[in-house]
This record gives sequence, C-alpha cells and structure tokens, in this order.
Amino acid sequence: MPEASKAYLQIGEVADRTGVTQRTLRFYEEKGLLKPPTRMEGGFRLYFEDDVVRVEQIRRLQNLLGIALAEIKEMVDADEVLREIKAQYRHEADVVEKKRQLQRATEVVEKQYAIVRQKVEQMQEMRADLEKRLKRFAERMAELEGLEQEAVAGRG
Amino acid sequence: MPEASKAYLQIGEVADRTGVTQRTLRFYEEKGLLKPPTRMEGGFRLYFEDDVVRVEQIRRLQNLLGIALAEIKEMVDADEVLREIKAQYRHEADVVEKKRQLQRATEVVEKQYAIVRQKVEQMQEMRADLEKRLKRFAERMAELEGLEQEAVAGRG
DNA sequence: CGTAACCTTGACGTGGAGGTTAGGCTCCCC
DNA sequence: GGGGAGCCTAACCTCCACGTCAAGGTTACG
Repeated sequence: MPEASKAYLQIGEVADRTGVTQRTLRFYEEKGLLKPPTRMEGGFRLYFEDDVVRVEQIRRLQNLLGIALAEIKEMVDADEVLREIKAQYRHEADVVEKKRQLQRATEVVEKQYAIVRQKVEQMQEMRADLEKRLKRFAERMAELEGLEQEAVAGRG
Repeated sequence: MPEASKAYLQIGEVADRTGVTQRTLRFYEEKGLLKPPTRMEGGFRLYFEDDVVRVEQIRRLQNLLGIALAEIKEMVDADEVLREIKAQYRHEADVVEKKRQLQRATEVVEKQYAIVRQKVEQMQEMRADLEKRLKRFAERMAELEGLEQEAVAGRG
C-alpha cells in the first residue's frame, strides 16, 4: 500500500492538506457544506479522505466561480445525492423516488454547467481583450523607444 | 447621430445604465475606482460615457475574476496610465518617465492576463468534469428507467 | 413661486466569510 | 501520571461591499 493514509484524519491534518484553517472547516460544517464528521470519545473530529476532496472541491468552486457558499452547498449536495443513489443502488429501494432525486441532482449540475460555460466564454473574450491591450502597450513602448533614439541622435 | 447621448449623465442615469446603485457609484468613487466626476453648480455629479464603460469594466472583473475591489483598482489604474500617455503623447514630455509608467501599466495588465489565462484553463477542466458527470447522471437515469420497466413487466 | 423628482453628505446597519481569543478538555508519549 | 501538543465550544471581532435611513439642498417644470 502506497503510504496508505491512516484512514482517518484530525482537523489539523485536514487543514494542512487543504490549506484552509480549522476554523474554516468548522464553519463549513456549521453551514452544511461538510457533513458532520464522526468524533472520537473525547469529541475530536475524525475526517476521512473524502472530506479532503470535498473541501478542495468547495474551494475550487469558490475561487473559480466566485459564488456564495450557499450556492456551493447546493452543488455539493447534488453530488451527495448521486453518491447515495449509487450506494443503495442494489438495495432495490423506491425507484421512482430515486429518479426524482437524480432528476433534482441533474438540474443542479446543469445549472452549474451553464454557469461554467458562460464564464468560460466571457473569460475567453476577456483574454482576447487583454491580448490586444498588451499588444498596444508594446507598440506604444516601441514608439517611445523610437522617440528616445531620435532625441539621442538629435543631441549626438 | 444615433441618439447621441447628452454628453453628460447624472448619477441616476449611470446607475440605470450600469445596473448598479447610486450608492455603489459613490462607493467606487470613494475607493478610487472611479475618478471624482465634475459637478454642477449645486454639487450634483456629472458623469460621461467613459464612466459608464469604466463601471461595466469593474463589474466584469468583479463577476468574472471574483477578485477584490482593491485589486480591480490596480487594474483600472493601469488603463488610466495608458490613456494619459496617449493624451499627452505629442506633448513631448519626459519620455523616460512615460516609459516607466507604461512599464508599470504593462506589468499590471500582464498580471491580469495571467490570472485570466489560468482561470480559463481551470474552468475548462471543470467544464469537462461537469460534462462527464452529466453523462453519468444520464446513464444512471437510464438504468433506473430500465429497472422500472422490468418491474412493470414482472407485474404485467 | 411651489413642488416633485433628483441629488447631497453622513452615519449606521447588514450579510458573507471567516479570524481571534478565552477557558477548558483530550490524546499521546515519556 | 504529568506535560505539552492538539482539539473543543462560545463569543466576540473584522473586513468587504455595499444597503438603508435621515435631514436637507438642487433642478426643472408649470
């Protein structure tokens, strides 16, 4: 096993791995973005690898999309639904209910997808703009350097 | 002339056009994101078309990049520098100084460009992920529908 | 001149996303 | 079994990006 992860992690380790503070982890838990972890006897939180992944996902959504945590919660919840459906899949539960949930999850992810697609487009526009601008800057710079040469030549 | 804009705008109009509140415009001014507009006799702010463009730019940066206003200020300042250089271009001012400013502006825009490029990349990744996920959702859904058919057949 | 619509500054409030501090408990190792 | 590192909750604080009055001045129109 490749350094097979101790199967559980305390909050400090999760914080180190994800680069957020312990406070932030507790805060996310409070806001429902992280499911309440199991605890040791004394009350210490016990996390698992999944939680690290989850936190990373939250951070990506936050940084990239710049959306509110409330909305991010919706998105990670959609994930959870899929996971659950998968888990109890062979449990032959109420198929209609599963379909309903899956439908709901799909809608949320489609919403997220729409946001991302739109942003990608807009950002590509912005990137093109910036390229143009940099080009113009470079041209100006070249012109200024030309002027400088003239001045030198004039004096020389 | 196509409805040639009254050449000046009061704060209310700017607010309407840009979709931000008057408060926000004053706030941006306070924070140096908008240059203090000229005023009428009585103190009413007088804006011009440029200001509308500026506000739109600020909003784009805010929504797309999700960065702090302080950083946005740096970016729009870079623009200002270019504008100034252009304006006094034939004024034959200190070329060395102009070069220095232009250099500075270029750096800021390059920074912005780097951010945008990185985000575009990451968001494209995210988009791909979401596409996969949607595909999996659809598959699950198909499976569930299969189960449903079986059940119906079994009963029938 | 009246008045309605628009604007001014100033001050305080708010919601989101955590940071910080206090006071105490737990875990683990020597 | 004692001590230090790590963790707990609770409460308060901060920063940002505005929102929301309040009290009053300005402008345009009839």
